[in-house]
Amino acid sequence: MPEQAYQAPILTVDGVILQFVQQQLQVLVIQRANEPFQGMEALPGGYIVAGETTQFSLARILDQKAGIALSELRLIEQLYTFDTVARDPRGHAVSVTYMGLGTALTPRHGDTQAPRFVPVDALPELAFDHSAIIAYARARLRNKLTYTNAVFALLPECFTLTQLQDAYEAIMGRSLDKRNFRRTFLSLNLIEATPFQHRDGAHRPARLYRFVDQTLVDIARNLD
Amino acid sequence: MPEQAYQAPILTVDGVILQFVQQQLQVLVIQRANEPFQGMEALPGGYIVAGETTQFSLARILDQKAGIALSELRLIEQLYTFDTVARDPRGHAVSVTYMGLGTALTPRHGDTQAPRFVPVDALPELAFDHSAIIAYARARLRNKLTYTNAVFALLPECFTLTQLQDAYEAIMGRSLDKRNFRRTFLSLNLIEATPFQHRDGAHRPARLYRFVDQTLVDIARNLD
DNA sequence: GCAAAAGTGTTTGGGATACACCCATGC
DNA sequence: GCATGGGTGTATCCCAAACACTTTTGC
Repeated sequence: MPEQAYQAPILTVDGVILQFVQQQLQVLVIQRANEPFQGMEALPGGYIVAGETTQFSLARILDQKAGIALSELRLIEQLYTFDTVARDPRGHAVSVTYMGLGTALTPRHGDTQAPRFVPVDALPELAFDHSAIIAYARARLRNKLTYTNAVFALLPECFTLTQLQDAYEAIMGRSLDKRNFRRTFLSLNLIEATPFQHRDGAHRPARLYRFVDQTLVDIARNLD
Repeated sequence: MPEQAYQAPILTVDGVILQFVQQQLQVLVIQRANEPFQGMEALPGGYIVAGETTQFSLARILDQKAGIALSELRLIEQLYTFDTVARDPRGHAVSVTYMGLGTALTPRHGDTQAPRFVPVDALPELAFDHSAIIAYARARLRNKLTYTNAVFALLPECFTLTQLQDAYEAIMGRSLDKRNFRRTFLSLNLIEATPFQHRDGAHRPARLYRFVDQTLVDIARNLD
């Protein structure tokens, strides 16, 4: 193994930061400050520095470029490492990608790069292969919902069963039977009723529920 | 984005090459030629060069260090990127890892690094975090067997149902009911009977089957 | 004929699916 | 009183699980 410098690809990290707002799954994008793709929107990402784990680099970049602290995310997971030679016109760049899920995230404006959340079903054209990375994240999330409690990270601490079902439907991309969904989900004992109710308009108030575990838990039965 | 050199982690690739022989899942290891961990066994791996995809780098390294061509593998899949700062005592090294599955692989000796296949249940102590990488690969493979036809890559083209079940049992780590396994697997239409039989000893010969698809296919029902 | 592996059916319980009406509230 | 979303039960079907004996061969 050589001690001398060798010609290595650039190592970067990109984050797919998702939240669920107004019955829509939304992803965080920023505006690129430099070439290539200057002015175009892209996933937040940047260089990895030696001594930083990729996740730590992501934390630094998210804070700098979007004003979001990694600790605000409720679930973070490495997705895939994208490495095709042509993905960056400047030269070979290998990108380790992460998916982060949160609730009510608010990007800070100011010296950041015009961060905003856009619905995943109405993405603008994005720089690099970032559209493909988002598609990969969506597929992963869709799968994870069927065998884990991962939705917890997209919902507020207290939520109604309708909100929960809306999140599933938005991510799965299809509608689910209300009675079956409720019966099945409640039987998993992942959530518990709270004494609180949610009132919003001229109709019966909804009971609020809470996840028993706020960490990722695998479940046996499937919810598809 | 800076043009000047920045202090980046080293980028490497490591491969978990698996095959199924004599009712055992086996993994390819080589002996390390240099420090650190000189003489200790490790997964085949090495540096990624700019302009090479990580998978291409793995192909080069596998050929050099173990005399195995990547094209001999019947399934290759990226696993995870390991990036903890302390995993390499020489300095921060980020490793993109792959799992490769094959049948009847024979490492070439000579100028290679003493490559051999060892049963995953009887691993020697390995360099770096390679034991953890193998554990990760095994977990991934276990999952994949329940929702894809991935076993095809570990079996010869023609195989008996008992061989198939043995592979499942070795990877799942538990025994399965023979009648249920056969009925369920056959009903998936992933395999078809061939006109051939396998004879080996003083007992009834076994029918040989073949996978209809030699590429990865997702299946709906589960085989756990 | 005997040892050794191949091959084969049925029963039962539980989860998945399909489906329509009453309830509580605000105005 | 009416519009709006919240909440609830049953019947059917199919899959998963459990389980033991007969068949074919080599010696």
